[in-house]
This record gives sequence, structure tokens and C-alpha cells, in this order.
Amino acid sequence: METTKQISILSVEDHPVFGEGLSTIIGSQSDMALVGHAATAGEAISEFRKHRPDITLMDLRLGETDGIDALVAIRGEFSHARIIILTTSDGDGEIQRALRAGASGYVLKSTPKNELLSIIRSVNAGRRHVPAEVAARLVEFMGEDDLTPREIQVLRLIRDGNRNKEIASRLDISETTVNFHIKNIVDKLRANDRTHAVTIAVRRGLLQI
Amino acid sequence: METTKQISILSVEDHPVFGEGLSTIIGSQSDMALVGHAATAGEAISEFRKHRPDITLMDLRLGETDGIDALVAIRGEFSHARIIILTTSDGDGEIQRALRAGASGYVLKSTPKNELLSIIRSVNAGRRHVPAEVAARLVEFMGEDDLTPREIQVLRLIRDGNRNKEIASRLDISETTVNFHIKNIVDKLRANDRTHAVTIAVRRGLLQI
DNA sequence: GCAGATTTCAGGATTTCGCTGGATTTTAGG
DNA sequence: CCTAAAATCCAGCGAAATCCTGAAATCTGC
Repeated sequence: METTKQISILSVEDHPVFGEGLSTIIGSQSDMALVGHAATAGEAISEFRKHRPDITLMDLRLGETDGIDALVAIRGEFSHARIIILTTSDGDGEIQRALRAGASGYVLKSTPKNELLSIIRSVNAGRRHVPAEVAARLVEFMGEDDLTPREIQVLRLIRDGNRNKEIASRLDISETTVNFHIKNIVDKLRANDRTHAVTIAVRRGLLQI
Repeated sequence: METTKQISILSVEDHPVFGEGLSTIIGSQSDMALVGHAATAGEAISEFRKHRPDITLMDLRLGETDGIDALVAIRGEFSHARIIILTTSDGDGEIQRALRAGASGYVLKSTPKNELLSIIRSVNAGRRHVPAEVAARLVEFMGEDDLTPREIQVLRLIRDGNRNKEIASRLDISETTVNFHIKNIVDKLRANDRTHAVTIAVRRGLLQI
């Protein structure tokens, strides 16, 4: 075999059984080789430095740490790194964040094996691949304004049951300003009220719960 | 090998890569054999009838269908069936529902391989196994009142942005009664307000989002 | 049949929310 | 430097939610 031509792959994943599945599937392909594995953002970076893989398969949810951080750190050091996000969330917020941070693909964990393999090959060939179903989610909300950082901050406090007065004092702003932000949040998300706004934001992956 | 002594296992799972991992891990054990696979509740039942496995590994979230339905259906027909739930949610609500419906174990997908294997053996030996971390989640809310069916119904409508008047008309009850239910929901969940109640219920797995 | 839980209802007090229509300051990007 | 976007502030009104007390009907399990 021409080992030099194999696609080297690093998996970043904290579900052992899923990792085993990746290992088996990749191991069965003569043109691919799993060269390393990491379970946290920190490990991901050091493993990347060690192996310089052609492709990195990464779950966004790594216990406490966020996969995006690992993604940004790796791309900061190796701007050519090809990283495919492999996760369960189909919210447009997470997809956008990942692609903006430089991901080369975004694949759901429910994807069939063959499709996953062909995406790996496609990305290795230099393309940026996002499955139609995922792209559709993205397009659904395209052109609509994102929530600003401040709005997300306010929304988090709403989610946790703070009233407007409490939000104002926590953020050290006036209650009027809080009202203003909330109105914008509800408008942007086309929600009926604050509760609905939280629901929609969570569904879209703009807010964790 | 004494094939007759092998533990026969059915997996019910709609994540192909995860299923592959299960297959590999189980295949590497001489005392176990994966005898079937299903990706939906319906398939789960027919596969169970066909193979009568010693152990069924089941994800609760099967696309649209609910794993609990499959669990109940199987246990209705084969009351001795030993079913281990293998899922990502650690909310006490889901755990309770599964165990009440007759699950023999509840394991998180983040569990290490060895632990998963020993749980399979333990359950096959007739024990009911729930990992300490999962049991802890359960104990945390033990003794606290569950939400009633009506309360869940109301909470769902709150989540979706209905106002009390709308909830009243949808459920065909008076607004006073809606107020009463909401007060009870907020009290039971120790929430600050309706929004917080939704957040807590989702975190605890009492409500989908 | 009875106890306990669930669901239903009234009416009113108080607080909070959502909306209106401006106006100013700060920050980021071309 | 200039403009646009974001964040900040003011004030007040009507609608909605929350909180209270006090009952009664229905359902379920023993």
C-alpha cells in the first residue's frame, strides 16, 4: 500500500463508543488512517501539533470545554488545518459559529457511514462540504440579524429566571435599556414573549440550556 | 467456544457510527454477540421478536419516535426482556421514565467501554445497574413532587410562547385555573418565573425543547 | 366508600412586562 | 474621518403575569 498517500485523521471526541466506531470505519478504508485521538480541547491542540493530521474530526461538545475554542486555537497555529465538525446539534447558530471559525465541514452524528467517508475525502481534496440537510437549516435563517453579544447576555439572564430589574442591576444598566434589549431579542427571533425567545434561541443553538 | 453461553445483544440506535462502535466493542468480547440492529421503535419490536436477545441496548431518542414507546411495547410482550438505555441525557425525568417503564439499566453515552461491558454482564446476570453518576442525578430530586400531566401540558404551552389567556382557551379551561397550574409548576420546580420553569424542566428532562 | 391527589373555578391586589417614540454615547469598519 | 451598528438612557401606559384567599368537583387507589 502507498501509506504516504493515506489521509491521516485525528478524532476529538469524548464518547468512547462513538470514537471506537470512527476508528473501525476509518480503519476499514485503505486510503485513511486514524493517527490520534483527543477527548478535550487541550488534548486536541497537543495531538494536532504532534500528528499534523490531514483531517480533524471534532465534536463541538466536549464535556465542559467548547470545541470551538479548540478549533480556533488549532486554526490560529495551523491556518491550513482541515477540521470537520461532527456533532448532534442541527441549530443554525452552532453551524454558523463553526463555519465562521474556519471549519471545513459540519456533519451530524446521525450521518450514514458512507456519507461521512465521502465527506472526509471531499474535504481532504480541498472542498468545503456541508450536507444538504445542514445547509438547509443555515439557509432558513440567512439574512436575519444575529443577536448581539449584549443581547445574548440578557437572554441568558432571562433564561435563568431573572426579572428585568435584576438583569439591570447585574449588568449595571438601567431597566429601560433592559426593556429595549428584550424587545429587540423578541423581535429578531420572531418570538411571542421572553419565554418563547429562550425556546427559539435554544432550538437554534444560539443559547445553551 | 461455548456459543450457547454467549450473551445475545440487540442494538436500537439511529447513529450509524455509534452503532458501529457498539458492534466492534461487543464483537471483541468472546462472551457476547450482537445479533440484530434497529433504528426505529417499530424495527426494534420486530427485531426483538425475531431474535429474543438477552440484552437490548437502546437509545431513547430515535429521530421522531420515542424509545420509551419501544421499551413499553417490548416489555408488554416479553416481560422478562432486559433493556439497557444508552443515551446522552442525564436529566432525572428521562431516567425515571425509563426505569419506571422497566429498563434494567440507564447508561450515558459518555461511558467508557469497560464500564459499559461490565454493566451488560451485570444486567445479564439479573441485576439492575445504574451508574453512580446517574443515580446521583436521580437522588438529587427524589421526594420532590412530579409535575402532573396537566401541568406538563400547560408548561409546553408556556414554552411555545402562549399567554395565559391563550392557554386557557386551548385547554378549554378558565384563566384562573391556568394561573393556578402555573403557580404550582413554578413552586414545584423552585423556579423564579415561567421562563425559569421551562429552563429547569428542560434541564431535568421533564420537557423536550 | 373514603382519602388523597388532581383539576376545576372566583375575584382582586400588586408587580412585572411589553410597547411607544425619541435621544445620546461608544465602538467598529470602510 | 465618517458612518453604521450597538448600547445606553428617559418616561409613562396598558396588558399580562404573579400572588393571594377560599372553594368545589373529579378521579384514583386501597
